[in-house]
Amino acid sequence: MSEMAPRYDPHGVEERWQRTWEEEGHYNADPDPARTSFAIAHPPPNVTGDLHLGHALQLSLADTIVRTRRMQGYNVLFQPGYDHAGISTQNAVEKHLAAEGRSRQDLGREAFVERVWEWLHEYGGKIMFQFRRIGASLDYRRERFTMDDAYVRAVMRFFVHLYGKGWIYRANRIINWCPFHLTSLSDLELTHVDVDDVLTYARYPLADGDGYITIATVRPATILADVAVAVHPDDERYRELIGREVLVPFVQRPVPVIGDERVEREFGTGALKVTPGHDPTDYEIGRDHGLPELTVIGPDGRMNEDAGELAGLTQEEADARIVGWLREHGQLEKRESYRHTVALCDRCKNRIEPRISLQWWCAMDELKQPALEALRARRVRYHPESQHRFAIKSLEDAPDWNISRQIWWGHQIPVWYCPDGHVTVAETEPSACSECASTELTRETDVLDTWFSSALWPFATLGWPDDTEDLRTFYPGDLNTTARDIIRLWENRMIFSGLELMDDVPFRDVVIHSLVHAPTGGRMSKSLGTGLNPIAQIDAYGADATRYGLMKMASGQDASFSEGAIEEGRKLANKLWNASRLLIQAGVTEVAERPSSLEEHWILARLSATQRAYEANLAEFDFAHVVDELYHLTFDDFCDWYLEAIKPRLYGGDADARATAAAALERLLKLLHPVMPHVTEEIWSNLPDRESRLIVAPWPVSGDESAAGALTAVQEAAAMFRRSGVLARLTSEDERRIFEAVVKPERAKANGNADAERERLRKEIKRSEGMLANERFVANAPAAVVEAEREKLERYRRELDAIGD
RNA sequence: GGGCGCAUAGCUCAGCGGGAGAGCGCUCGCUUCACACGCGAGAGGUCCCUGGUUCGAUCCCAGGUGCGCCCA
Repeated sequence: MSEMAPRYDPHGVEERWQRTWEEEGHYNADPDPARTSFAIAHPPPNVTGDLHLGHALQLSLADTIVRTRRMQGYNVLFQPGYDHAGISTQNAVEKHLAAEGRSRQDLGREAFVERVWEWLHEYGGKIMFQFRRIGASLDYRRERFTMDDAYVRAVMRFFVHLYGKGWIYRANRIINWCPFHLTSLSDLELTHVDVDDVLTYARYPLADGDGYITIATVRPATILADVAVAVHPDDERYRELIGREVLVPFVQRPVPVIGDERVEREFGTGALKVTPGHDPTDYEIGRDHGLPELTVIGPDGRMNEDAGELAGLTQEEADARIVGWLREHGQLEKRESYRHTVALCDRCKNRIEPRISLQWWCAMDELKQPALEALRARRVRYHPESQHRFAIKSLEDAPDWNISRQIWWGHQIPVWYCPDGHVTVAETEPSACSECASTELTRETDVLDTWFSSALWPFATLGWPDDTEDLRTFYPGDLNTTARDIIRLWENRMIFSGLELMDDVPFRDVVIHSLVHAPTGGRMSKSLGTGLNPIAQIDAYGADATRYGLMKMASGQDASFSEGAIEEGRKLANKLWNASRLLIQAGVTEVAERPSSLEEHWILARLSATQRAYEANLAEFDFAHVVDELYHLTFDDFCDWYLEAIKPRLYGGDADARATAAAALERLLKLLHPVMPHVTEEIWSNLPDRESRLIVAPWPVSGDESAAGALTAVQEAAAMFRRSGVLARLTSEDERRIFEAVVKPERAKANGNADAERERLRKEIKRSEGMLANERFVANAPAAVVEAEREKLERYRRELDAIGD
């Protein structure tokens, strides 16, 4: 162990400790009535996914808290697992099949699902190995998957429970439809892009008499499904036409002109063609005005049978036909280029189709009330505060939840139909219809939205719906960490599900961490090519440095990715390594706090003060300041001052100094371990008398901080000497000794000169005198501020005096 | 269109009512018996603009400009 390399190399060291910690069971969580538990159910990543920077950041933050709590003696559960990620996984397997020239329809549902499982066994779950690589101390034995049999049972129970309460219903509504995957999508499964399109201006002649109304549309094909033309009721151009009828081009259908305030007067001509079957806003207008809902585009995105002679055409072909018709009939006013935003399916990049379709819904009105109360009463707190307000507002505004998807991979809805159309809802397959006892049952083909199962994560992973010891021990949990955009999709849903099924909130605090943007400033995303692989960072700098860097970037505000922050972490690891190398080479054989000198009392006080700051910052989830304080403690206090001051005694064979230095290093390692677990554990193992691991070492009891300012006079004297070569008068023998040891004035050359220092002090004195000469300042400023200024002035004068003229 | 947020050193960011800070980068000096992933010093800012409040504004208020994110 005296053969420590002069540079710390994390390669090999980190994997070794990751294996050791896990094998020795330090990550394990087991019920223990004697200890207070601390639980985090980590957000389950997509089972097919790779580690991205968001995961790495989330893990770094959560694991820092987890490791701190573990050292503080809590019974810690850090729960891992995966989400089955319905569309994403299905899409991945379909791509795989496509390479063989086959589709899922070729296989049929059962064989396809079988194929997904096979595929997952081969390719799924890689991400848990990447979680280990960043040092995340999850209890990997407890890995759960939302498609595990036990988990499926929980999901079925949840559905049946909600159905029994009358909160689940089936209805035709307009939803986001992917014409490739043939399913509804949630907002999160969309991306928005700007596209260059064409705005077509078409004339709709009045049915009874001369004149026409011109509307503008980017989708001429949907004209076939128009059921009205709407204008703003205050729009003088059209007001008088409200109540009359116009003829829809091509199909020559008479439809009413209606007035509605949702019409944007500034867009196009100010007149809106109303197509409830193919546009969300039109859908709402249509419902409010009692208009019919026509559909001319089918699930596959092509024109359907109701499009008459255009049936079977693609929308582009239909657009061309309609525009041609308008031109022939003199009803095409103009066409102009138009740039706007459209929604795409996040997976296949096909344009999503707003479409009316039969879906399962979960009514939110009653279900969300207890969650709203919990949020308002702050029984769950989002951090930062602005996100708490946003969470409440999101829940208040939450519309009924579309819980069905028309795909094959996922939790098939537990609803069975008999030939007479009776509905039977049961957790497991029923043998007969609950109404007519028919045994000819067919199961609903839709599956549940992935978030429907994720909503149960904090307790379904602990064995719910059974009453388990795990549940009693670890529910409710303490904390959840995630990104902003997940609040409405996941966090709020866990809260209302937990309250509904467990009668308690799933966690007390939700940390909404900042986002790390690409170095270029924009959003980080694989599809934009601005993604960044955290494993590459770990390979280059080590997991400790990566964790440190990510936490440094995770201040309250979103930040651009900065390689420099990770380099800073690497330097900190190396600095720690060398501090321990110094002690070991100096012959440390004992670890004990026996402080006798000024610098020893001072460093112990600094360690205590930093520990207190660490605990306070962690309580506020201010991670950037946590790591900032640790950096300065290590570089400035521990290495530059304490170790330099104590060196003569270390090399002079002073046993007390050596033992105390080792004890101080131990405390430093403990404070740093949650942020940089590997290098600290490695150093810890090199110290004398190692019988236990740092990962489970008791968190230090912070002691007396009164000596934290004890070196101020020496440090000021050093700064002045280094600037000017002027030696300040130090009052105590200790101070003079430390000054000699750290500054080494006999060897150091002054960089500046006395003249520059005199000049600097004269400027300060002039500024200070000016302030104190201002009567209004002296009269109005708080007495303490004025007094502080007077003291500063005196100090500058004393220092100037010491230099002499 | 609605909501949230940000503009501070070349870069990444702290600070948010009383003398402008850190890390990186840059310049200069150090083969100092742990570390050049080091040590010491230094240069470098109308704290986005315009008003207002105040004895005092980078910080509070109003308006403007530029940028980012979320939702429609």
